Amino acid sequence: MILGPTGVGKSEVAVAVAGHFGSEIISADSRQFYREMKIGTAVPSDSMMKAIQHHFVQFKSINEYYSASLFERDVLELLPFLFEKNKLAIMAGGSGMYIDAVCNGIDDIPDTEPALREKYNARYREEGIRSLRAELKILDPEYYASVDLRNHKRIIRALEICETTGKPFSSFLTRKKIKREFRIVKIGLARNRAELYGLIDKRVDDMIEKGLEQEAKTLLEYRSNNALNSVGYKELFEFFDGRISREQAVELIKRNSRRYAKRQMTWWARDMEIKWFHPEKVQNIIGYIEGMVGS
RNA sequence: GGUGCCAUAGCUCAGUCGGUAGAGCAACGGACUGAAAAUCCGUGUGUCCCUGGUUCGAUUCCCGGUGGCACCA
Repeated sequence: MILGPTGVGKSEVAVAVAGHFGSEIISADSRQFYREMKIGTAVPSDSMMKAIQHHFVQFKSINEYYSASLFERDVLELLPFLFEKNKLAIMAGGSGMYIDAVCNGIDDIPDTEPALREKYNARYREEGIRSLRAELKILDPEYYASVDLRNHKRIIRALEICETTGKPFSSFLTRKKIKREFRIVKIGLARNRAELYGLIDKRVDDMIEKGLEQEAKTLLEYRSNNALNSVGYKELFEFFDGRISREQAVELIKRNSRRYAKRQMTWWARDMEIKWFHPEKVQNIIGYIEGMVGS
């Protein structure tokens, strides 16, 4: 598992490491899944994709539903085939919840109807969060006591499950880590803040040069789609609306990318299983992996 | 060269009738179980340009520097 904040250089390291071990790459990036979003998600280059087999890159349409749970299922289905070919599979990405779903498992919770979410979203818009809170307090007092009561997405999710199953959402949460059949070695990539932010800014400029604006324009009609609630697209939609200038949009993409990177780093800060490396220390990373798997 | 104005947080600036200072943006910290590049919560981070003077006390008033801007030469 190779993880790290956006722009740190995961793709390059993953390709180098996979090349060394003759492995294939599983992408764990919740936006590179979508084939319509190519420039703005900085998918690996054609030459990288050609050199190493990548999975879960550009394999879904933005109109398809996907989730951390489905990702867990799909990866667990694929892994046996990869292990037949090679003792190592390289997963690389920056989506913390998706990575954890594969590494630790995610509780089995029944599916819900999309219409249900729309119902609660409408209610949130019309009645506000207090109404949702009050209902959660009745249906799942335990979750009510621990959830962030100002975060409507968490509350709505819980209410959907309560209504669908007739049981409290919290009754599905075990918080148990599943022990996998395979060994997991977690490699974190880190740079100092100034260095990382410099690379992020530069990458945004590159994306603009490669035609991100045009890509966003073709996706404008799908803007209400969740996949497009993403850094690099939502800001350009604001520009198309005439709400901000093109220059402001570019600045906002940079700022929001920096904030995203910070949130990613916060997510991993507590995970003591991660061994951190500078992305340029590929030989050290390879050596560490060899030591851990005993080759 | 002369005159005037300015110098406070990373940036743009407000303010203190003398009691060591605040707003926007930026930044920083945190949470996270099927929307997660989402969503939500928290935090001023400061030689108030420098030296000397007046004062119990100066970022604030005064002298002199330094730097910037404007106008006149």
